[in-house]
Amino acid sequence: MAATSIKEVARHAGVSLGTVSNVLNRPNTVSPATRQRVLDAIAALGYVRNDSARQLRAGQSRTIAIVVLDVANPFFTDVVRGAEQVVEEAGAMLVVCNSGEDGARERRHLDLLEEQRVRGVLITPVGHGRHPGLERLHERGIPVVLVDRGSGRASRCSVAVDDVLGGRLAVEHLLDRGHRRIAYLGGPLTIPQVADRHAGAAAALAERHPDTPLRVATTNTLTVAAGRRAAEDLLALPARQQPSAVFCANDLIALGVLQQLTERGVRVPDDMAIVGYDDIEFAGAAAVPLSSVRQPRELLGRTAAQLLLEESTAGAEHRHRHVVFQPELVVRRSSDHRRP
Amino acid sequence: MAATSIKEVARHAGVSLGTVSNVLNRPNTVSPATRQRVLDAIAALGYVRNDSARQLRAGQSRTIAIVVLDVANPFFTDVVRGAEQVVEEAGAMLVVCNSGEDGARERRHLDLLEEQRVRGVLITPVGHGRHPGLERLHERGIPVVLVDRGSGRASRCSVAVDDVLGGRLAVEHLLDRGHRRIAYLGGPLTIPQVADRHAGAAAALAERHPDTPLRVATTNTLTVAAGRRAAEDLLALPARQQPSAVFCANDLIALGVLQQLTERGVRVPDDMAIVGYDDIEFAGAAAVPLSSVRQPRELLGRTAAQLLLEESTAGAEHRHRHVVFQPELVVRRSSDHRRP
DNA sequence: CCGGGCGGCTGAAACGTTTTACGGGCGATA
DNA sequence: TATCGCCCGTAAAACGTTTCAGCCGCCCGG
Repeated sequence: MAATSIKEVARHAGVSLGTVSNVLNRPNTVSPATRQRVLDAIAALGYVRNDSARQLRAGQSRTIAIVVLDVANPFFTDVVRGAEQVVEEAGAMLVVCNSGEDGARERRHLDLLEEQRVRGVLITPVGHGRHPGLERLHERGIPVVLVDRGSGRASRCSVAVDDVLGGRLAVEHLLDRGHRRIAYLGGPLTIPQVADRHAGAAAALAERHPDTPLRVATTNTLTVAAGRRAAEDLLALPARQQPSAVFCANDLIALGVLQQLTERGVRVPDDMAIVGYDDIEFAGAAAVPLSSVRQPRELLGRTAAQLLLEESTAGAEHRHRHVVFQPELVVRRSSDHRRP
Repeated sequence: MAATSIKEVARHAGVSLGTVSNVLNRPNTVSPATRQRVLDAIAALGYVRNDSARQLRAGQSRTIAIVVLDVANPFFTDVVRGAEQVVEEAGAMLVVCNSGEDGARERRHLDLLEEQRVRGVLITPVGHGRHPGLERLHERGIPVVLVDRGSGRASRCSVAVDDVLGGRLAVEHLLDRGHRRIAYLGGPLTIPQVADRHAGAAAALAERHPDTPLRVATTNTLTVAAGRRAAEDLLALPARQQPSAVFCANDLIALGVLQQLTERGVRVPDDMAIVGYDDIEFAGAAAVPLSSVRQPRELLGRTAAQLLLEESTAGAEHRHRHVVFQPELVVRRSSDHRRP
């Protein structure tokens, strides 16, 4: 029962090993009568293919992995859903791994995935994305597609959104609304998305007000809780140094800031404007609907998966591509207030 | 390179196959000198274990799967995080599968997982949880733990929260606040959680007002979009039939309702009170902070994973357990208003 | 009537591990 | 010094597939 193998099926149907395998993999090379006999045997014995053996023979699995920074972040869940669609259509299986912004955990996951000889990996790496784990996958011939990360390297595909532009859009909007003391909240800056959004924001501010620096408050993670703490730090500043607007590295931070400010009686956007990033589903439903930079999340996931499948099938003649999408600013109430 | 096997390592180190395997699995049975030689060879060749072969030999994998109804629902992402902790501590790997409330997809996933001979499955099944897929896993000796679902069956473990009590808490609270025309929003009722919460709500109402029925509006899914549509339907009712309070099967529905009502100028809680379910992180950050029935989400995941690991190691002498947690009502502004 | 081709099936090899039975030294003990 | 264990290490079998070379019988054309 537990050990129903192709061999038992063969015996039960009175045929050879190879024939059963043919029924499974190339049904039309087997005569209808035999085929039926084998299928009956399979049903009678409750036989289920053993994927390990298949993989061992084939040298690779039908599994594709996606490694994200935070499974609980709605941005990534949407990316996952996009990827899922494409992967399942291709008859493969998507496994979701969570690095939790922790390099060591990411590393462990990649090691495990390499041991499993996965067919490919979609990843938003924790750091710069050059660590040996990724390189090794590449050397082994396992395709890797960077998600939400541009890549200078020609050696792999990537799918990204122009984060520098996103940062710029956010800050230009705030400047248009009359703000000048603007703070950027998020971190750690080792996360490239965080750094790029910062770069765009700083550039936009520098162009219009070369002498006004962009205040930066870094957080350890991109979560609601971190946002609350950051807001608290902001409120501790002397009044003169307090910004009139904050641009947050993602919506979770922004929602945390919003909650904390509201709790402390600071009015949004009158006393302080907020712009977030990602435009997750909950941004529009917030206490004060949140302005945010929208990214095409599902499209990001779908495209990444497509590139991966293409590379995995095309093999040597595959040409690496770098797809970059444009973000889009969605203005809602949290920043829709002209500064007097 | 791509095909570095244990055999090549052995040749390179000048030892036999078995010795390399011993170094990997029982390092202390091999002399330090030889061990070092083997380790050097491994490093030099960049050898990585082939998990397929391992599994094939072992007969089962080190992978544990969790099948959830919706990866994008914060309730499940928290359950996943809880399970993840436990599973990783045990040196196994957690793969997340998304059924999307779709029975066929759930079925496909279970088939694939069975082919992979996973070590166990945590699942919140789409329907009643008695379909042949789950039975088959059980017959094959693969442990299954039901998550967020009580189980009448003694044949497997389960971890759940008392949803009937949760429904009751919500409605009793609304009754205390002077409401009487109460509606229950959510669906489909084939999802046991949805049905149980409804049962508790209906019972609570019946006890206090035997002649007042609980109005029910069912949705197709438990998403924000479905909530918006449900609210729209509600508003289309003649004024006399409109409820003064709605209890929603989960927070996503509740947030959708809230958004739509706000958009249509209905004041919450003055014109209509709302109570959600799950108390997801975003509930407190909503336009009107949402009252909600809180469930111990991470604990649910952790406990489920623990039961699974226990069953998987204990084997025959394992006794199935059914853990039930108590929900807790969190009152926030969306229902904090005494009806005149 | 013979040779060739072909459809349908068989049998064995191979994938990379782990495990187990076994062998060859070597030190300790009598 | 001979014998017994003991420690290291070896070789081979087994796990369940897939694939490939080959075999058999049949039909068809010559």
